[in-house]
Amino acid sequence: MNRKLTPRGEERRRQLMDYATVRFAGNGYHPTSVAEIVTGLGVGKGVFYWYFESKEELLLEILKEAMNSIRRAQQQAIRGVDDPVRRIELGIAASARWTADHREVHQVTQFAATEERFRPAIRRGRDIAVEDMRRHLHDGIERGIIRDMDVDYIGHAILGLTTDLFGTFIHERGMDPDEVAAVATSFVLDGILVDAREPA
Amino acid sequence: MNRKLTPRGEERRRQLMDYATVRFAGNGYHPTSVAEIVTGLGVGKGVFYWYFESKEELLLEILKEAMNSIRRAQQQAIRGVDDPVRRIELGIAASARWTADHREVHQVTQFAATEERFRPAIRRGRDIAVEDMRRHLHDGIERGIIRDMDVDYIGHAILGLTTDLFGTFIHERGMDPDEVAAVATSFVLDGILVDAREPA
Amino acid sequence: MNRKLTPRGEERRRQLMDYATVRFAGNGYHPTSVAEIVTGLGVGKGVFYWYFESKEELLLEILKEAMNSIRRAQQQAIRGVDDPVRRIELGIAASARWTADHREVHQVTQFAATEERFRPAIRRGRDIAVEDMRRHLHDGIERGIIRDMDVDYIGHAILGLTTDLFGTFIHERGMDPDEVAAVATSFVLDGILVDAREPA
Amino acid sequence: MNRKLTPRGEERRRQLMDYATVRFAGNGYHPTSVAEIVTGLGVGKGVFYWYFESKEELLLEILKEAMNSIRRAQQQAIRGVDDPVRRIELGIAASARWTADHREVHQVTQFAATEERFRPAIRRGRDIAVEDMRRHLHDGIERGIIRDMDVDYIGHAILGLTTDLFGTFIHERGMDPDEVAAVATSFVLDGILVDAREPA
DNA sequence: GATGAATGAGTCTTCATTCAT
DNA sequence: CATGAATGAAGACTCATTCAT
Repeated sequence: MNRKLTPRGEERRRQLMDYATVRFAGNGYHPTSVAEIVTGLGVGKGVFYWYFESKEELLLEILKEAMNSIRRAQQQAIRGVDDPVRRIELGIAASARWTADHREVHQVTQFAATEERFRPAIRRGRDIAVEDMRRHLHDGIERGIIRDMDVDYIGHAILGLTTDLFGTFIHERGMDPDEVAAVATSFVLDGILVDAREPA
Repeated sequence: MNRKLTPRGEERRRQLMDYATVRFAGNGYHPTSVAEIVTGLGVGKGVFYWYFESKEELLLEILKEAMNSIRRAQQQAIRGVDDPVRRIELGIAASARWTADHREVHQVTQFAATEERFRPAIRRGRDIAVEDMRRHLHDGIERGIIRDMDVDYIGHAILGLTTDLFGTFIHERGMDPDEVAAVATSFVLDGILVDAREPA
Repeated sequence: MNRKLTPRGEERRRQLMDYATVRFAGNGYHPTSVAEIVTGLGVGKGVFYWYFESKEELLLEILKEAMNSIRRAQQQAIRGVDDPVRRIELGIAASARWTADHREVHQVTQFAATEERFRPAIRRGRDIAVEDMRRHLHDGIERGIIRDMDVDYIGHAILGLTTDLFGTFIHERGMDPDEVAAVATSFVLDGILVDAREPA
Repeated sequence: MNRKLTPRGEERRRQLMDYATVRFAGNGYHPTSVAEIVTGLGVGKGVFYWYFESKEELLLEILKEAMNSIRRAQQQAIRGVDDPVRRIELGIAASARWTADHREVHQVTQFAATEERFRPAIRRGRDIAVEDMRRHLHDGIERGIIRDMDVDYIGHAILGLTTDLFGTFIHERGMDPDEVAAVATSFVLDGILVDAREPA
């Protein structure tokens, strides 16, 4: 399914992905039918299968886009910053904002992680994120700003910690993403820095 | 559906819950049919509905039991221990071991968190866990061993962090739960203690 | 299924039939399950099949009893009365009272008439009633009190008319059975025209 | 379920309703499965649910159509006729013919009256018919052609009487509808007594 | 490109009936 | 007599997918 799409086609595809994301997040992937998606958009069923090979492929596309999107957000946030600790801070803040802006995508991702056939896509995204984090940690350790620890563990830990905090406080409790990011950062940094320094 | 069950009945119910848990974890809740469950157990379809009102209720029961089980494990682990930091350490270790021993239940829980109708059950369990953690943190703060921070945030953070670490390292990578618990603990403690002290 | 029953057994059977009648009337025959009946009576499922061969037989028994019961009521009401018109009047009044006292049985009978396998039982009962009515009409005609008409037609007509009036006014509108019987009788006996005129 | 249907769709819907009516009448509503209906028509199961939300809705649609159809037949029969007695006669005759031509619909209606959830639809139709009848009776009374009686009672009585007579003699005994209508009319108009006498 | 219609395997669930205890 | 448990065929309904128009 690698059709070349006209601009109008691109937009249709966008609509389908966006609407599906909202429904998947609110109602669950399985409980949301293709019929529901096309009806919600006021189009016929053929449209769906013109743009996607299957419902499964649609979800995969959503996931792929999500990973690209969040990565882009992070890269942009740390562009030109040298201090690895600062990069971590900025990356976390960017993630928090992205999560706040893409509540539904986040929820869909959570689901995808629970079903075997979608896990590879999830892992791919997460591995990239961990890789980024490891680089920062490694840099920090080399420069002696970060305690010498297993960057693999810690990378995962930071990711898990932030993901969960964001899910809980931003989505469930509607808190300000910057504030949540600040707390997460403070928590992360005071746990990994060589010398305790004042929380941000 | 609050039938009084004979011992034989109790056992059947157990079998159904255990087997369903395994299938839900491996194959997903939705993709696993009731037919598959009863066939796997070599019983008639009616049996399922003798013990559970619906497939949904079954999952809810699995979740309820899981929350009780893990809580019991934690309580037992910290029984008689006074030092709140030690209680946190022991609680985390107990969780790690429980997670290792109940891989499938853990996975099912992850899924349940992604579908609205199951979330209340999940929240209930998590709130209790956070509550326990808050108590320990609060005690620690009062005694001056733990930095004075928002116990609500931190409680959640610790839970999210450990949950994710366990999922990733114990389940996905097959690592030793005690080891993972140790790292998690070290990470948590060095982040929240007034003075860095040697990890237990 | 012609067990000899102990007095206690008789009572059980009674309970089952009465309760089933109520449920069948309120909820419909098909929508009411055997499980519901025994649960409502707080007994096990075996009890049901001890007294009845099947759900179908139960309904048939209910019908048989109903026909006997209403016939008995009518016979008793006209005992010793000679005037055929008066017998018709009294029979109608007795039916009205019986219908009022056995609302549920009446409703169950209505249903039974709609399903082929129960129709024979219904027809049996109705034929007896028509036969009684015909006898009265015939007597009346012979004595010159009743116009000479096809007693078969008229017998049916009177039965249909009263059955429907009773269903509508006694059950649906909760009116007094004696009053409804009076109107029905008046209608039957006098027709509706001011002066008799040639039938169209 | 208010799909706009193409002509082809309209036809399918017709087929489904007609065939279902036949099966419901012959076999009963509950004993007739959706599978049986679609198989009998040689189409896939999904077709049924494309046109009807449920089996229940289908029956409701059948009832609604029946009421419209019979009313239309009556209206047409009495169009332009002024004499209320004549209108009653013609209405009865039209009903008789309609009943003869729609044996199955009539039987389905009988069933529907026995199950609570369908009764409202039945009542709606019957109330309209009674209303029509009352108007005629009222006119007749005002003009002094009909005895002064409770038009509500009598309206119901005439309806019940004719419905039952038609069911019995037209359907069960296969008699000519015009003949049956004539007898019913005569009965309604003249009563059964030789000479009018004071009502009991 | 798009639509309404159709497919049919598959889902959850019900229920009359049977039977070991 | 009575019960709890079990059976499994059958039922209503869903839904991803296909296709003629």
